[in-house]
Amino acid sequence: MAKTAVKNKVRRKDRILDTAEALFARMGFVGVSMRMVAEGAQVDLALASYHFGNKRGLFDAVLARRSDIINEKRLEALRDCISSAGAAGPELEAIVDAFIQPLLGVGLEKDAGWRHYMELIALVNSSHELGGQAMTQFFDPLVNEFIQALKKALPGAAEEDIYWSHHFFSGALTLTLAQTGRLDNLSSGKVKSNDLEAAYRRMVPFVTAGFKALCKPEKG
Amino acid sequence: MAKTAVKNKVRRKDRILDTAEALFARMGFVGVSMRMVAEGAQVDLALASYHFGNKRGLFDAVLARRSDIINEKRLEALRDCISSAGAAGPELEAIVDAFIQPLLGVGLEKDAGWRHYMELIALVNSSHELGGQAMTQFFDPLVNEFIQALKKALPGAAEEDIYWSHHFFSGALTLTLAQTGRLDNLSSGKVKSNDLEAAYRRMVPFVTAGFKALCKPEKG
DNA sequence: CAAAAAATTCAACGATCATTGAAAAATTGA
DNA sequence: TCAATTTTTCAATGATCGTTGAATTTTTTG
Repeated sequence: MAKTAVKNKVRRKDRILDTAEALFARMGFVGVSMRMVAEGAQVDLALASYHFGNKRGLFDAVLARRSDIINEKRLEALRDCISSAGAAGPELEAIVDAFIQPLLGVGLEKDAGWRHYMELIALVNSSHELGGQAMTQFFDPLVNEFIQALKKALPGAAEEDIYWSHHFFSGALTLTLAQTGRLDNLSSGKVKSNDLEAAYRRMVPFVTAGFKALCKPEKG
Repeated sequence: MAKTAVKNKVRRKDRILDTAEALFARMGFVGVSMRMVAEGAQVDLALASYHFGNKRGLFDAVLARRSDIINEKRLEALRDCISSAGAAGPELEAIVDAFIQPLLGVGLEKDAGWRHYMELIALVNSSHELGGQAMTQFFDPLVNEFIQALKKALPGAAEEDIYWSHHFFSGALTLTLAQTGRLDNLSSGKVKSNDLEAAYRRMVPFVTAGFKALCKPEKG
């Protein structure tokens, strides 16, 4: 019975991570207690501390669990669009697409885990205290790769304009990932903020046009 | 001594609001304790509960205090750009400008209060639990006015495209208001995320181009 | 000035929090 | 199977939480 035993071992740890992921995404770090996690995962209160050291360790473990996977997907998408482009480099639109398609893609999976993770990323990205370390650690390396690609696709543009454009892009993406449902209210139900397919289809042209309008070649 | 007495009375209440505003903006609703507020405002612990009922009442009071002021400014900016335009209505760019200029304008004041308030709005806007009620109550009426103006400036565009465009716009604006400093890290200090003037100058053309690219007249 | 009202302080309530050491159970390795 | 290791449970710790009723002070009102 070694196999099922191992299974059960892992199940508890993963159940804690799944529960914590969903709770942290909805209520933030301080809004979630270890007791909520334990109850949701149906394990003893002390078990999460045993496995992850403390509450912050649990939070970091939740972030880390999927960051490698999604970052690899996004990096692969970027490399694909670079390698399939000519010597002049990929088009701006292809870069923008590679940046968001993997993210919104995993959100369409049946498993709610990735959706919770996206909401969590959105929450962390617009947080002062959590965002500083976590985003830098888990996502900045990837973002820098994209910035490099953007610089090539926007020759002659001022560096500041590219960074600001990316910032606006990041904000639009973040609010979409958050899926707060406010868009539903505002549109009286005509638009569903959890329709990631619709969001993806529209964000690419919107952002691409924004980049092109702002990041024009400098005069000189 | 009635005058200074009244002054002191108001001072305590406002000191509580100022302190709570700064703390809530940085650490969120659950991240702030009544004791932190009391200590920061240098008042007794029980005083905030006396004035505002409970913690949630204090939070709502913080939100409400400046919402009327800023909403009036933004509405006035919208009406100005409408009245100064011809019969065809204002240009898209003027509407976008009216939407954000008052917000980023107050952020430039010497008093840090408005800056904290902006950060708080950003936090609330990307929060599930707080956002639902608070944003609807304090900001949705204004947003609907802008949506109406946008519809006129984008004749023939699909309603869904306008709502999604506004959503991306709102995300870009929100992350900028948050001033998390992540942009500073990413650009190695070349761009300052608290440079609201620079943000404003770039957000208008970026967002305007996004709207124009996405909200084209429907075929039919 | 005296009474009424509002503002402020004080002390304490029960509840919940994260963490931990030790005991117990389950799993692994030989 | 038996010892070693890991996992899980149990019980309790001290700290902090929001709220409140009563007492006290300050301000307003007549």
